[in-house]
Amino acid sequence: MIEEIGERKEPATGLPDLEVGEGEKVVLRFAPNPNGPATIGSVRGIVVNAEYARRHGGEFVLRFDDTDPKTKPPMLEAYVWYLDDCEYLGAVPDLVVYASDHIPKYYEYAEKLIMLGKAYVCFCKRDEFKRYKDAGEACPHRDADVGTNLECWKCMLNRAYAEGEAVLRIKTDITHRDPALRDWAAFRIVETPHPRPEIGDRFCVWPLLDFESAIEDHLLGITHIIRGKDLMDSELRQRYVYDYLGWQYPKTMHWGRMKIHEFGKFSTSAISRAIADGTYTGWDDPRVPTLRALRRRGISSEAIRKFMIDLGVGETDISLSLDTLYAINRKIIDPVSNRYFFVWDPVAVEIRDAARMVATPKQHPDRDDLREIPAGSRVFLCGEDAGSLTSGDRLRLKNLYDIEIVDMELPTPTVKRIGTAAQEWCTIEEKPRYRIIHWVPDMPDEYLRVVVRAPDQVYEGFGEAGIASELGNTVQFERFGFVRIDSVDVRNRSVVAYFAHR
RNA sequence: GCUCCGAUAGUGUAGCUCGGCCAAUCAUGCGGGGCUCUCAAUCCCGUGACUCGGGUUCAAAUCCCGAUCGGAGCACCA
Repeated sequence: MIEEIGERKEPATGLPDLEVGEGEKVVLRFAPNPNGPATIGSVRGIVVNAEYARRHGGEFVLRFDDTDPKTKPPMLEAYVWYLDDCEYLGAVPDLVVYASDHIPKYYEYAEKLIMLGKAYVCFCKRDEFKRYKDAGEACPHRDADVGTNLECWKCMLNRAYAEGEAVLRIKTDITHRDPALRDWAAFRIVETPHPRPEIGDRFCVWPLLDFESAIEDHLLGITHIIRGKDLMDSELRQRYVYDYLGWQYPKTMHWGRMKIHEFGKFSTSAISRAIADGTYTGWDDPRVPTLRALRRRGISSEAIRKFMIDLGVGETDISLSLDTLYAINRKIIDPVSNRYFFVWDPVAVEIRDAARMVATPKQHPDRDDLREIPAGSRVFLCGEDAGSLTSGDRLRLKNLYDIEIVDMELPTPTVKRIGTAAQEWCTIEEKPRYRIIHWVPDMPDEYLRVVVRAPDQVYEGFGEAGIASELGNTVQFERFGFVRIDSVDVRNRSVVAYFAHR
């Protein structure tokens, strides 16, 4: 009854519906080359594919497409990092597959295709073949008979040829109007050993992505492939193999190129170089677009997931700012992040007529528990605040008392206390009349040295002592922003925090 | 050069499959205001888009054609 009026679709929440057959069990996969940790781009692949699997009660496979020991060799730690990152994202794979474990299987199918007359061993030099291909002409090896090809293939496997001497090509249509589809390479010879010790130098003939992925997707029963549109042509190439073998290609969806303002263009190998030359401190440097960096900064997995899902899977190229991610994250962490004072570029200030007392700001504005900050006759102010003050200015030290600037000149900037204690003011419901700034006591054992590593710069200053108890937590430094307390050195009374966002 | 995609406000996104309910959704950003002992959060209010040109139609963001712009592929990388 009410239903017929509500025919309109639910306000879609990002992801378009998947085309799923009656009673079909969906299987999706994310297939990275573990030549570095998951970047923001990989995160999209993990989140979206896992989300579809979840929505349809299907399976999510994590497959390491680690079949390039030479150009972009896998990094052993990255295998572990990917697993860990998937877990963080709530996308624990139902199955984890290593392509490098299946090389013999790929050989089987290669042989099958050779027998079918659909693959041939090509001895052309790279540019030589390119000339034939661009002209739409068959190379001299294309028409070799099955027996010859089989024999040459065996020679390849038996290390009879050197690297670069021979490749196995899939026969498509050498006159195809799209040059990208003409007789593509499926296997090449690589003499560099594979980084995985269990693989090492066992193989010298390695499959290329199009072949490896085509076979794997079929064997794993992948029903839907969702990935970036840079792999759109891959589908067209792989369909030849599927047709020859009588298989049915999975349904596909592609998203457009993703560019992030804050990071510019990035590639795993470029980051790798920058880490090697010391530009970045590591794969979780706050300036780097990896999931590990975002995690370290305190960006929650819920925020990342929602952000990625909201993007949907449009084929439009997008250029986005992380502001939206930060806004989502802020809503999540704000209610659970305790507040602290942190002054950057600190300036020590002498207070005349200082009352020795304890300020008791709330731990969080929504709650009533208080933290305690003893104050003596000296405090640290933010350099930014101090720099803007001139003699005669009046302001409120947050949760303490009001002061008037006597003289901000170095070496001893001086202020004097005016009025009564703020705590008393509060009880008489009097609002502060002046600008409010935060502060940190300049008393032994009552402050910590704090370093905040942010994407744009490193901030150094002092923070209140209570920060030491927040190791691993996200907190808000008032008037500064949200940070995650990354390490606490009790003996040296120092803390390192990673900046999340304002 | 050849081929394939795409084009909704500053940014991202919904709507496009099956033209009318779209003087176009939501989020973020931005502007203004309320609240607040944080420049945060929160609450109000506001801002702003169908790339252009033709065609089909009673009716087009939605269909067709062309142009323009953007992206991708044409690797013995993934």
